[in-house]
Amino acid sequence: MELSKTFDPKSAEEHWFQLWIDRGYFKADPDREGDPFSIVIPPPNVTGQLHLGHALNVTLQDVIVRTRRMQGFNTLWVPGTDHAGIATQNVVEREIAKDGKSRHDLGRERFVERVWEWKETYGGKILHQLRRLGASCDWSRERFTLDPGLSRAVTRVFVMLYRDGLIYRGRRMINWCPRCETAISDLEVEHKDAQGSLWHIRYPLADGSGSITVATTRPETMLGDTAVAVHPADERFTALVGKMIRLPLIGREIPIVADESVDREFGSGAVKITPAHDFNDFELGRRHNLPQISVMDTHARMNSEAGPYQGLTREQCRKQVVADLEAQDLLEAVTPHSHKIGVCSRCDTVVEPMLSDQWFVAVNKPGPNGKSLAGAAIAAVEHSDTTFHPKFWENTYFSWMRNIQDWCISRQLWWGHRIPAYWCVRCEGIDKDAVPIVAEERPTSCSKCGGADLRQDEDVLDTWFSSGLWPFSTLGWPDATPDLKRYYPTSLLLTGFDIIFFWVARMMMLGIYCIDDRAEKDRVPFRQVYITPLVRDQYGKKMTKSRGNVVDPLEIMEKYGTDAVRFTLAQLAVQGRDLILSDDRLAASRAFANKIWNAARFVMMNLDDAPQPLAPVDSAQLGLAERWILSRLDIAVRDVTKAIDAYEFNNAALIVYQFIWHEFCDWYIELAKDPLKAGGERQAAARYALVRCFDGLLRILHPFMPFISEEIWQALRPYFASTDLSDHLAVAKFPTPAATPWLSPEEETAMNSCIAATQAVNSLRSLLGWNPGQRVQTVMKRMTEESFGQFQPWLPYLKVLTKSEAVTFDRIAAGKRVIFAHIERLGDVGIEAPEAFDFEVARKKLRKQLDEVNKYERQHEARLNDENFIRKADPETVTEAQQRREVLRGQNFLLSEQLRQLEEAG
RNA sequence: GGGCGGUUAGCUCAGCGGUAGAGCAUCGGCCUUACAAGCCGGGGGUCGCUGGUUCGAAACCAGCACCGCCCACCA
Repeated sequence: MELSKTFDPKSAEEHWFQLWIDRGYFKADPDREGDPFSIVIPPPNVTGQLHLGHALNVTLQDVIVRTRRMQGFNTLWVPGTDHAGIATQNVVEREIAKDGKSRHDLGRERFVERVWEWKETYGGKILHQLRRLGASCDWSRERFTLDPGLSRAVTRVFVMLYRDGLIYRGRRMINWCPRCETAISDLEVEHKDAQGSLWHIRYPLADGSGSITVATTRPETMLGDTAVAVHPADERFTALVGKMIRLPLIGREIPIVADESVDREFGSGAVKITPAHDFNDFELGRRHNLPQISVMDTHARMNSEAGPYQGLTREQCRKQVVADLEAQDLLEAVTPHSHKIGVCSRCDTVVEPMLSDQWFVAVNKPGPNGKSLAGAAIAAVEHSDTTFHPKFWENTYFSWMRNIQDWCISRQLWWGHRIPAYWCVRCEGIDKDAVPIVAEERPTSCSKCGGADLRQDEDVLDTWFSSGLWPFSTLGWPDATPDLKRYYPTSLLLTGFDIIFFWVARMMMLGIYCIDDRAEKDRVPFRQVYITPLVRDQYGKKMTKSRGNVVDPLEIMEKYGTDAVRFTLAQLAVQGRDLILSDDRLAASRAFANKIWNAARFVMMNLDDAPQPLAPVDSAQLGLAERWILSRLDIAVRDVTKAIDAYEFNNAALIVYQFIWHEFCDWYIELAKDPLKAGGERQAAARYALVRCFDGLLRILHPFMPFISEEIWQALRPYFASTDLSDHLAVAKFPTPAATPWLSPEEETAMNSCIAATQAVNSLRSLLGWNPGQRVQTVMKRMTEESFGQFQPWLPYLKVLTKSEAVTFDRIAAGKRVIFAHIERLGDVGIEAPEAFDFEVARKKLRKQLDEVNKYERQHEARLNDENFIRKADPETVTEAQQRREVLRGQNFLLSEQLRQLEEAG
């Protein structure tokens, strides 16, 4: 049997993924045995296009999920998408704008239908892209945040929180996006540097006795001023506190108040107060019982309160106000001023602080169990019910959680979960402060007046409210499903740092609150949180559309193969550090895949054409080399398991890489060539070891490179003798190391010497200017009895590896033109040089080696002569250093000796 | 204004208390019948700076510098 000359990633990817799905390998069954291992995918937006962040996220999740599945865990990985309120609504709004229509033209019902249509046709494209990455999710459990089941969970949670007094409706300052025409949460506001001005405006006192100057960055808001504030201890203004001001342009009389929050150093020391358009002013206004005058509408245009300025935009109004003030000689100065302005994270529009009726989650208010949502979420991480990787993200989480403000959850959008609050139209007519009925089902009549004319609240919920329930809503909550019982809390959450507050924090708060039927530590939505960093371009720059440096994962998958992309991402995934993706790195991974493929071809062409399981060979019958490579495999298995358990994906990938390339390929395949040619028992042993090792290496490779590993595994499968053989690698067992070591420590040392000796001969050959294929006469000398004995069995291997005509012993090597190298714990290994060889080249090399040894020897000498070292360092270290020194002395002597001989040789 | 991360070979990064490592790039030599996406050999680093702790520091501590992030209502 033979493998094709090159690996074709594309066909393998399509073929095996389809087959895995058809076989139902990724389907989770709560009734099956095995410790649970569950992950819910961070649901990408339905509008999403696969980017490298997703690719990294999914690759790492898949690495760990596949590993756990192979390790026999009862594995569940839930996929799905997020309806992504504003984002999706914007997409469809743009769509219908092409026909010159707005959502208002369609009306709410028709518009929402339209978004659903869009979702059915184009949405969820990203899930197909995740499949192409090989994501071994249970695709039969795909969820969407607006699914009926998940929507039911949303309603249930809302009602629960409301009844517990943790959701309230209130007229508060919120961030308003005039373009999206909705409230947004604090988190959805981005603060950007802006170069603005500070306008110093003279406000005349009402009694005509003078004026007070205020400084502001937003002169247009003066139309809504209801006071001027000064610091109570500011002597400049003491006499003015309590006096009235006649507000320019508007003519309203407003008071001068004293408040501690005023910074005496800033501006003029007096600040205008606009309680309806500034968070600080709002708070100050409440302390002083000031009226709140909104001067803008929902588009941030000036309203009737702005008098003559009604109808202007904020920007136009500012210009006009400044011009008018100047005309009246009330503008004292304009100074440049750099500050931050808040913009909508969705559309970059400058956010307007507005006074508005909204729904809030009271995150700091004690709930039924006495703990606040935020408090419980902090405690869970403090108690390590949930642990972050890397750990330092916990500090970020804590600092945000400890300063958290109430969460504005209502959005004036159409696409999303509508708030389950029902207003009685009759009651509203009578009482301005009428309270809605909050219920899971639409009530038939008003509980107060019996009226049947009820209208549901117009607002929808922040999209993060539903994603905050994701770890349990996807498992069937609020029903007590077998899934929920078996798979909650999930084992791991793997997500980006950019949504720690948006998502991770909210899941923590809501999970602990909702899952109230079990022990405290089991309420958390996940046990471990792995935070992924940013993927940057090869110059270390953030990938942004505007920069045009966005790498499309699908493109590089096409170019290098999905396995190579996955392997590269895993290899770069160092905890706590952004990863920089380059073509070089990808090409190296592709080369790795190629290397494995060719190793497989080598193995295949050395097996019988008629495939049949190779008879197991007993350890005693295996050659040294066979036992050595099996021993190395066990070590690799142990190390890779450890690395994955610690979420050190980079180390895990490196271990797999090192084993396959630099141990299996570089050494074992070379060692096997001779026995393979020899026939008989030696050949049988080598074949067995090759196949067995390949089986093992494919198993540890599979989580990283699922496609090529499955492809090769299937080709080799007919030769496997294992009794617990699965149909496919995707569901095969992860290897476990043998209980008894394959090699004695002495044998291992001898193998290391063998490797060192081979490298030494290669180096000497190169020194002679010979080609790697040039046969040599190898001479060994000055071996101790012990090292000789231990090394004896490796001699045949050394002969093959070094391409030696012969390996001979010569205690003194007299009379021969030989150049030597010293091998630690073995002796000298050399090759015969030709008559014409200029020994100066060899002497140079020797001198260099000698210099090195001298340097180290002096270091050790100095340390061992240092009383303090002898006294204070732990005895083991001292002993080690002494032994080390002896070795170095020996090397020094031997090298000097060699050098002397070479000098004699001329 | 607070906080967090980073600074190690030309590049990208491991190492995190006892002789400086990997991959890529580079230089020399090889198409040695698995692999030129390869093989063999070589060169290349006062581990950002300054102090401190220690017998010993790239590693621990403090300060500084530079880069990058996050948070924050100085109008």
